[in-house]
Amino acid sequence: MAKEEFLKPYRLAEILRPEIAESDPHEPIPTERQLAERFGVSRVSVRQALALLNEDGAIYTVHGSGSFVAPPRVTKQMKLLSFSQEMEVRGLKPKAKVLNVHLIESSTNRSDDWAGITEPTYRIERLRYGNDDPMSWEVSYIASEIAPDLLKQDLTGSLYTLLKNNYGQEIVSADEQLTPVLIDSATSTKMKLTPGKPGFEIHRHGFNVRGQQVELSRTIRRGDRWDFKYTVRA
Amino acid sequence: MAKEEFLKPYRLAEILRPEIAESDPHEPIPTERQLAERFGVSRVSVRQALALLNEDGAIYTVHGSGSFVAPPRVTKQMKLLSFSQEMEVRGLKPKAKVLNVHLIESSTNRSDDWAGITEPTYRIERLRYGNDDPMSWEVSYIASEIAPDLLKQDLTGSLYTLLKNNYGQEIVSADEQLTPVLIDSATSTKMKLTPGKPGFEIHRHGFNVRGQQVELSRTIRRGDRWDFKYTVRA
DNA sequence: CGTCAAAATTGGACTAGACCACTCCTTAGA
DNA sequence: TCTAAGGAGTGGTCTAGTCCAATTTTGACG
Repeated sequence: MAKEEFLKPYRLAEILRPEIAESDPHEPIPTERQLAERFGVSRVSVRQALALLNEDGAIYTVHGSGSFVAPPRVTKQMKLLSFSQEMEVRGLKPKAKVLNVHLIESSTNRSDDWAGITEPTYRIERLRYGNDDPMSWEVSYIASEIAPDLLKQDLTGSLYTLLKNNYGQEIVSADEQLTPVLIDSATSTKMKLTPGKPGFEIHRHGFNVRGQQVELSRTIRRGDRWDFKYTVRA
Repeated sequence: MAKEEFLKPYRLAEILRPEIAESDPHEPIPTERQLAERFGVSRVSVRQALALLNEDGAIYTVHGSGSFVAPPRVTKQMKLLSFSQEMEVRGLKPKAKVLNVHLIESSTNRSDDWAGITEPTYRIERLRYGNDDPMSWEVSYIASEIAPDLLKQDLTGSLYTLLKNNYGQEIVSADEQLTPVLIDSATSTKMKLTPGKPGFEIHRHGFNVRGQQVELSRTIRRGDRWDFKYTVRA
């Protein structure tokens, strides 16, 4: 028996997924009570499995009638992804080049954005690459309290992974603000682009499980190689 | 008694919310079993209520220990919002001006994006206003099959509301793709902007409960008055 | 045949309770 | 005084079952 034991609803959803994929759109799937008996689980578990399948658009459910195979979508899985995940999806190898790292002892002009980022603070300026092409320019701020000897670490990989593995600081959620901008000449030079091209500016606040702000960052991302795909639900 | 009867977990969450707001960060809230007894509901319902509070960052939960009041965030509620909702949040009055509406009998060059939008199809070109300022330019395509006499309708309000109320076609989810662009001169003229300003281009596929594509749209939104705020979760 | 009210069937919401996994505190022992 | 084992308490997962709400089917009646 494998060490990792998957939870029932999740596993059940994975079992049902290929069956559903083979069926025609709008074809009914077995009733919740039938599935419960067939797999020897409770109806609650079946319902959670169906909820998972509903979420990513594999099926749809009609009260009093049943659940049915959903017609295929042009774009299968639309989600907000991290830099590394997005790179994977696009089949590119992520990399980071450190432009500048230093410790800020104290600063004036600290707005509300800084709540939770105590001083002294590390300032990390990096270029992010996909297959050796510069994709975005990024400045991150992390309190030295949280990652004491950050300067000794290898910063060419994922900052999130480093924080998690070396300092036990997992960033589980982040508030982001996205603005369209013209990339200015200074940033264009750093990214080896011609100036005046459209891009995104992203402000991010990263939080750990306890809801404490651990990261603050500002990103300029080129627009010709990047777009955001996501699904909105009512 | 009000006609609308709220579901227990939702109602319980609303009852707990003000209590939590008054407490200090990291202060423990009562245990699940205590809450269940106090409100005369099952532990399952309590857990669903706490899950709601966890989602919008009011509390955080630690396995084996308890649930605690989360520290306040700079930005309270970050979500992806519809045009009308976004206007409300910003305290602006939404309006739409119809530039052009007509029926397309048949067209060449129909890409995969059009899957589900059968012909003949209505093409609706509109300007979207917030407090009399043009905010975005929008082209929507809707199959005439779905909304037969669309030309007779008032198109200056929300298209979604119209589809729902007059044709029983509720759009419950949408896939969107967001690209940063320089607003070209033709669109700038329509929106009464100086050309070359940064903006968003949004492609949207809207789906009904049955997972059928009902709407296809392309939007150009000015960047100086608009940004996207959202929360990413692990 | 068609109509329409009643019955059966299906999903939706909730309960009470069992058991597991993790955390934290007590306490016996060195 | 310190340490490690153990137990109590917490959240995490799942079950079996009840009742409600929406839909579909049935069948009596015209």
